[in-house]
Amino acid sequence: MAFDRMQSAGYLANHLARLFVQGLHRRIKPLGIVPGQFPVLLELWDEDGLTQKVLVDRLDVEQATMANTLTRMERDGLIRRTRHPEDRRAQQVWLTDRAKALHAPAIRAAMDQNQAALAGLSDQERETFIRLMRRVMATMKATSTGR
Amino acid sequence: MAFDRMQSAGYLANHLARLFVQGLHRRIKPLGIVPGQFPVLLELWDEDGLTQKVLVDRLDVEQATMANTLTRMERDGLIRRTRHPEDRRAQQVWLTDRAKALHAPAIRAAMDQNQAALAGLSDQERETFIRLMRRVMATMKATSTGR
DNA sequence: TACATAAGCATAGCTGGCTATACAACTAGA
DNA sequence: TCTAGTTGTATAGCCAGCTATGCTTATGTA
Repeated sequence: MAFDRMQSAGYLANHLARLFVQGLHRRIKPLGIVPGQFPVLLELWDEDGLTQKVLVDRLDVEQATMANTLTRMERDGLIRRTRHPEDRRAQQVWLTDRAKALHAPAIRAAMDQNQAALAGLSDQERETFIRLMRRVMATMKATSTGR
Repeated sequence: MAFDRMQSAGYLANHLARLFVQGLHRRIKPLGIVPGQFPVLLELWDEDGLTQKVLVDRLDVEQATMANTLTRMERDGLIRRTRHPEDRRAQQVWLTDRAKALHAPAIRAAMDQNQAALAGLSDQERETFIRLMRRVMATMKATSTGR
């Protein structure tokens, strides 16, 4: 048996991410939002009226993925989209009052989820874990886009 | 700014997993397989003729997800399905010759991907990384299904 | 033994990734 | 200024995850 799933970083990362998404999903469901909307909300809570392009750049997803996510968010009454005044191709994305009101409880849900996931680790281990994930991500980004 | 994506284990895990999937996808595309088929192939290379239910239990995905994956694998000529001789509800899943022949190159691709991702870490750090992922996964599994 | 329940699988329909492609608006160069 | 190329979005179509539901076959119990 040459390849053990449970020793494969890729397999574990995938499974780990699924568990995080499931946990977050459970926690934010009462708020009427879903995990894929979370990063967009985070950006807009911090700075409203961003362009779709800016969101794509910051969140590192494909433009098509973002377009679809925004369509669902508009459908769900979380955002409105207006034409950019200085570039008629672009659009600005604005939070609705409903989305603004979700700020505190949504952040709390996400922090609770992280807390629950890391409950078995010491402070030092948590920091190590985060740091290692970021280093591995940086390596993969460099080797895939780099050359 | 109460919540920093780059300090959130959940956000990082998600992004990390996407990078792994993209890298693996690139590497196994020439073989005519896709990432979701990989865990199923791993199990069947180790033990052919498993039941869909056994695959679901071992790989920890929902039954519906597995059913769809198996349908695509059959379409792609990777597996055949036969009725179980002792339980007509069940089916056994068998690798085709094509799938058997993919064993070595596919394993190599996956190991290459893991290697590339972890290239920036020392042996000790790699072990720590794997161990921490497994501990966090165990914590989440316990608290979600536990009560 | 009959019937209610459980188990194995398939299907519908959703989210959220992806690539490829199309189109309209902008921009820079000849 | 015209035109060619670039940029910002949208859309089609795929994969892979999920829940909910239905169908068929087994199973266990009154």
